[in-house]
Amino acid sequence: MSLGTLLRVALGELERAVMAQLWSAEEPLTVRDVHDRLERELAYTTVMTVLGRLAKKGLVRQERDGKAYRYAAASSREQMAAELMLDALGDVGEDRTAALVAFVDRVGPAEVEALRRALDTPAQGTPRPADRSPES
Amino acid sequence: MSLGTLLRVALGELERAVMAQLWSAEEPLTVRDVHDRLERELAYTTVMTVLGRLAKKGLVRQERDGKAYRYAAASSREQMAAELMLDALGDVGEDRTAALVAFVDRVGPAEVEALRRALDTPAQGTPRPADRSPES
DNA sequence: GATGTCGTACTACCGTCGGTCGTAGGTACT
DNA sequence: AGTACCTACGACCGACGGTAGTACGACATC
Repeated sequence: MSLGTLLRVALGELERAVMAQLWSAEEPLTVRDVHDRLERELAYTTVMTVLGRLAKKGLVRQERDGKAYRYAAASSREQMAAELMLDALGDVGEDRTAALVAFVDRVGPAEVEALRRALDTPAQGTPRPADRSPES
Repeated sequence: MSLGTLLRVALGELERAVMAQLWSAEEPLTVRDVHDRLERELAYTTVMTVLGRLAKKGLVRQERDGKAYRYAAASSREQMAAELMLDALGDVGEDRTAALVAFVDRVGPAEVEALRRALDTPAQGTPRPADRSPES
């Protein structure tokens, strides 16, 4: 049941705000960077805690930079969205066709167009984030 | 941000098991029905509580039947899956195209075929649950 | 070398949610 | 009266997310 996965990926409000900052930045950010970019008045340690939790969930990569850490989103927003969509689709079990029909039936015309193009453009859009070589 | 919605729709393990029962039944089920169909050894009231919570979330419709209630899923599994997919897609913000490309890039060949057919078959696969125009 | 500054590590508290029941109190049949 | 069912409501616990305080190490500065 992949909805389980989906759930585990489910983020809180602050966590999503932090991810948004990481996604909108080109460079990995430090805790202070994220803290300053967030509008909300939060304690520095709050942001640190959240980044730590996101890292533990594997959504964020943590890399040393001197005495501090820099954080970057593990996958792009689009890849994560695609992942979530796959999870939702996988959850349906048998009749994925009906789910896809319902889906197509409700996306906007722009998305329909994008889908058409995507279907005609064989695998090369974005590198897969998932199956990554073993790590510690 | 629609991920919020997505989260609110996120269900627990038991809740999903219950939904699965409701989906696999053609007729609305009573608490006892659901309780009996679930493999797990649960207290009757546990199932009742879960059904109540699902009803409160709007995922399940509750209708009187004599002194008891009957419960039915508010939308089909496929519609819910489509909804979740839409949420995931909507969460991406700007570049939905990239997300769709990544998505198409990772679904299996059967789904690609289904998508193609769905795109060529204008709105008629499954009736929309949401806004159905009163009379057109 | 004492004092700040800055960053991490760890712990904690609270609210919400989901899993799981127990108990109370109706209704109805025997 | 007693039994069988059903609902209503409250409760407890563990996990998670928001939020932060405190402790402590590295460094710079007076």
